[in-house]
Amino acid sequence: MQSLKKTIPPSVVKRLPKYLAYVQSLCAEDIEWVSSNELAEQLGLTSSTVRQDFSYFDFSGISKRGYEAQGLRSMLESILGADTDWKIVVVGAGNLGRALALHEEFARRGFHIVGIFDTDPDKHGMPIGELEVQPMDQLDATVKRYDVTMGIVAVPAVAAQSVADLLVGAGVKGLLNMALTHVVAPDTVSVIDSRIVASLLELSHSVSFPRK
Amino acid sequence: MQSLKKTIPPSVVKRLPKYLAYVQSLCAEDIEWVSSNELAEQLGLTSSTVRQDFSYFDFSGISKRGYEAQGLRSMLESILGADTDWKIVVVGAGNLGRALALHEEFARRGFHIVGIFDTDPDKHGMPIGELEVQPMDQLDATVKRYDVTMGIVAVPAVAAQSVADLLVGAGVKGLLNMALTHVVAPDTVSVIDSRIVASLLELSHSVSFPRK
DNA sequence: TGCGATTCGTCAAAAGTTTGACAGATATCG
DNA sequence: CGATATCTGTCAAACTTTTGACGAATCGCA
Repeated sequence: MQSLKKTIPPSVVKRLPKYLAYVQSLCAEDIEWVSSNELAEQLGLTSSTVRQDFSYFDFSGISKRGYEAQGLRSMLESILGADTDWKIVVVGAGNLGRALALHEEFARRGFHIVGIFDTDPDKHGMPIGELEVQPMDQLDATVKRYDVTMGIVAVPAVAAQSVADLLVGAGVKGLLNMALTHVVAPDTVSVIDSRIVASLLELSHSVSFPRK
Repeated sequence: MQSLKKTIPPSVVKRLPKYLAYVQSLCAEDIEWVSSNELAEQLGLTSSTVRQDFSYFDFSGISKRGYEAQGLRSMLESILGADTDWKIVVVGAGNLGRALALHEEFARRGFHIVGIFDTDPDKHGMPIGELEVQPMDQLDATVKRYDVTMGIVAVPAVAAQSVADLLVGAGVKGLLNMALTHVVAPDTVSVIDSRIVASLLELSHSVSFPRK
């Protein structure tokens, strides 16, 4: 599983899913080679950044040809854990939580949702795809039974921290936070924020104050 | 509208929604003052970062008290455009697009969805909250009629770029890209990525290779 | 009023990230 | 088979971001 020269800086990790998506599309078209230049152009980077990024893992390109797409893909998949199946749970069965639970792309990429939870008793038993909304007190059992590694926090801001605590208590190792608030977790647990409202605000700022 | 000492660096802009969310919660509790230290602790930053960040805009704290919450909130809202009403459209009426169109939080924060579009004729006319799914060829008219500034791209990767082009052609000034692919836009148009799958991949990496 | 405790604003050092430059490797073509 | 063009890997410089340090402002209390 280890194929890294050293730990990859966060700035680089953030770009890896982008590379992966593009390389996968190349593989789907049976394209064999890709250059740092092409990657840079397609992904809005410089070729230097691309080469620098790839220098963090044990994978070499070939002068005059570039990088072998299949190999690059496997390398990226293994670094990102995209070659593994992950079990995840969603907490919050509002519009967002339900959409996430129904989003086919997750399963296609190895992220299997094995449970969706909500505090609201009115929602318990409500069918969502193959699943039913469960009460919070079943969270622990589900996490243990399926060996769930990650939890998606899709609840309103006020509830986010307490939900995060429950997930951490149940034993998940990573949290995807969709709420606008910051959530705290022990440093054995990674937290990534994917706050759509925050992105919209960022966007409205850059629309209001265009750069240059 | 301009209340900036100079243009705010991107790293800082990314944190502003976090500050805003926290300060809004303070205001809701009628708390009057907040220190850089409290903000830092609550948001997982250092107090130095907080003070440095606030130095980019024309707003001073007071020694021994901190920052006045109401004032800070207005300042942040004006910088982020959170005091304005924005019209937005969603393209893609899959699970994700529908969830976004139904997400009450957007409207509550001034992001008003005035249209949802899809290429699939089977979906046309389908009711989603107060809206109905419209065919793509009505995009232009809607953007013009409502003076839409931003578009959310919630379609599969293969379609993302062409949808982005349509939105740009119709005249939007910002794109929120939910697809895993990179999308290109003229530099008069800002693009922000909010790719949930990318975040999950980032997360599975950090679960696989915990830092230290 | 003066003293100690906070907390801000700012600066400069430290850490992290991106870019440009170039040597060396490899393919292609005449 | 050598000249030429392309592309990698690496290094160091340029740039950005974060952090620590410290003087100055303000408050509460004796």
